[in-house]
Amino acid sequence: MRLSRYFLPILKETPREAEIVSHRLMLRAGMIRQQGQGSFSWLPLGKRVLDKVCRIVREEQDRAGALEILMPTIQSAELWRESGRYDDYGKEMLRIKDRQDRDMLFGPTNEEMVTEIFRSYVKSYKDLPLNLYHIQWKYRDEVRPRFGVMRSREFLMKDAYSFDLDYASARAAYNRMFVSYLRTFTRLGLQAIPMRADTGPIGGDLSHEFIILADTGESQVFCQRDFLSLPVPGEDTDFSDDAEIGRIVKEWTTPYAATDEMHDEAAWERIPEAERLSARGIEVGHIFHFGEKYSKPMGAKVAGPDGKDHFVSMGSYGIGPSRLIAAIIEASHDENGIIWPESVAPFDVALINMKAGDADCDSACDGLYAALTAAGRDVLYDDTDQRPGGKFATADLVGLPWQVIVGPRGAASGEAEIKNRATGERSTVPLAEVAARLSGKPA
RNA sequence: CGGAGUGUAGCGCAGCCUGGUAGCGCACCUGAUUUGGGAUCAGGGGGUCGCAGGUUCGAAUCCUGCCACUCCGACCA
Repeated sequence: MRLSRYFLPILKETPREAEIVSHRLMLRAGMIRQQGQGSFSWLPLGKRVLDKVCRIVREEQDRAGALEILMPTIQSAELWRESGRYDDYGKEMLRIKDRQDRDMLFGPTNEEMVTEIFRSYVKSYKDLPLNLYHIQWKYRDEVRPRFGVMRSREFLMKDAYSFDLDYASARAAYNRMFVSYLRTFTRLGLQAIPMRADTGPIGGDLSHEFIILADTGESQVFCQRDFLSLPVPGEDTDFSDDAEIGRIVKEWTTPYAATDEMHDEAAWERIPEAERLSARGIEVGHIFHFGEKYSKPMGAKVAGPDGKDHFVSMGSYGIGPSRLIAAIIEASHDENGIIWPESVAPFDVALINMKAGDADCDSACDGLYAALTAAGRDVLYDDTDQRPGGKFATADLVGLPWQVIVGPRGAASGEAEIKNRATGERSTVPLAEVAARLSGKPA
């Protein structure tokens, strides 16, 4: 993509309303535009990151055996009356009426709707386990939206819902999502720690929040340092092996970890001082097992091997991709701007033509652009006539993993400078070798 | 919802106290000179001063009401 043809509204100064670093950098890098309190448009650069995050989330959901669907954002109040949550959910739910004066709502979550789909079709235990997920906009009329897309009213959420015959298999389904989440966050360049959590309005008796440590986090968290060195399950993880998945979950739930509201001071005191890690955290995922909370009132049951009907045992599993992006930036930036993990960077390479309009520079850069693109890299090619200082500042702000810099000197000597955004390392490489040097697939 | 604060050009701000018809920096447009870390010069465009009332000969400025946004608390992906 040529920068001269792209829509990248960089801000030199920080808009006053942005208090935390991710919000500031997202606005300054032209990723988002605030449209109202807790409501954002995603501009081209931000949309690219959002798509990349969703792709990884999707791949790991699929790997764990979940099936993607897509449910509407607007729901009928009827379903919510069946579960009893129409009255219970409170003011966070945005209630609206259609032209027939029927009660509708903008979905804050989809337990009711997915249960309705399930009960309409699935009648036998032989069709279980089943896990359906979608990635869809949610609306929660938050008491206090803040921190940009970290806590917005309208936000993107991946929500998965599992259906099983009994507790043991529901627990296995829970474990699969647990392990899937470990993999997902690692691929996004984040170190996430699962913590026992409160179930809130979703309900249920078993729940974990996945927390990443960051000074600007909204919650106070307590955990053992052991988490920082636990091995993350690899690509070859066998999600059909309940015992192995269970073992991984056990490993990841044995050290102490709790959020503020679940914190057990006595247990905490028993941990050696040097082992304790008390920090701020950002919740990036939340999983629940709630058994028959919805299947019972909504009549979602299947025939078991005993020939009798059983209410299915359910769980739900959420990740907020839009929030994740803010979390990634909170965890990965410096004073000059964002530092994207390769897996979610909006482009792989910033190609900087330091003197656009100079015939030699242009031809060297055009050649590199073609070669890098042919090598499969997404390139943002700064072919504008801005001065070099501004170009470097923009490149650092946008934070692509690699910068390839060519000026008149390089064009003359047939060399480009390659800079790694994360480490700051620079090297000088012959033009002909640049594409090969950067052709490795992102992790 | 309670507490605090802010609304003046796309962004950041001054002007308000002490009323006299709007200004600075950046950004943008034109031209020239420039180009290895946010250029220089010359010219130019853009504002219902958040909205509505009121006081006054006259309101960005004083008064009243409303709205929006931000921060602190209860809620949450």
